Amino acid sequence: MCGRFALSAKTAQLEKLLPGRTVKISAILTNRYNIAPTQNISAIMNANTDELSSLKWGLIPSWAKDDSLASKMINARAETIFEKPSFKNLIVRRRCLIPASGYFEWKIDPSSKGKIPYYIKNSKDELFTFAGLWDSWKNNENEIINSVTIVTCQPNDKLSAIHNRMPVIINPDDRINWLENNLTKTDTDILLLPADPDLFDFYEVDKKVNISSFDSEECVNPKYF
DNA sequence: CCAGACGTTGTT
DNA sequence: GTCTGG
DNA sequence: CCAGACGTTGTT
DNA sequence: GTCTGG
Repeated sequence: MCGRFALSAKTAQLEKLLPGRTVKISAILTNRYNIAPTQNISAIMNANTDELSSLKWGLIPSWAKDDSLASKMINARAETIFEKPSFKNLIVRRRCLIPASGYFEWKIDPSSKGKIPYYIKNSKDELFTFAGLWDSWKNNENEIINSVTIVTCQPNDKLSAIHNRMPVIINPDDRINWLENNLTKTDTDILLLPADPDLFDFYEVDKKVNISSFDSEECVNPKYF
C-alpha cells in the first residue's frame, strides 16, 4: 500500500506535470521527505487542472458526520473502486493526481519479524503521479475540507519483493486523460494497473523514517552504499 | 420498510 | 489489543 | 504507514 | 448519498 511518501521538487518540475501545459503553483512548497496521512498534500484535481491544490490525506466522504473515517481511508483498492459506496461516485467525478518523488514501503523481515523501510523512486529520478480520488466535506464550522485517498493495486514483479500492494501510478501521457475525460470502468481498467517495473528502483532506508515528524532528506538516503 | 455501515492492510 | 494522531 | 496512547475525578 | 442487512 502507500502510507508515506516524499515530494521534493522544484517549481519548474511541478509546473510541467501535465504534458504541453503549465500548472500554476501558487503555494510556496517546501521539500517534503516524510509525508504522512492526515497531513496536507499537493494534488491536481480534475475540478481545476490549471493549478496545484492542497488536500488533506485521508478521505472524508461528503456525507460523513465527522472526520473520524479519514484515518481509515488513506487508500482505495483499484479492484473494488466501482463497488464501494465511498468511492464509486468519486471514481467517476472526482479524480486527482498526486505528484511524488518517491514513496515508502515497510517489508516484513521474516527472521526478526520486524519491518524494514524501503524507498521506491523513479529510476531516472523523475517525478511521478499517484492516482487519487478526492471529496469535499463540510465541518461543524461550515468550512469546506477537501480530502484525498490514494488508489492501490497489485505490485509489479519488482516491487512484489517488498510488499503485496503498491500505489497506482499514472504515466505522463495518461495524466490529462485521467483528469479530464468522462471515464468508464473500461477506461479506468487500463489505467489502474501496476507500473512498469523498469521505471522504478528501490533501496533500504534508515528507520528514522518511521517517525512521521522526522521530515528530513535523510529519510530518502540509502542505508547502505 | 428502517438502521447502520460506508476502508485497507496484513495476518491467521 | 486497538484506536488516534501525525 | 508508524508511534504512542489507552482514564476519571476533582481541584486549580 | 447509497448500499446491505434485518
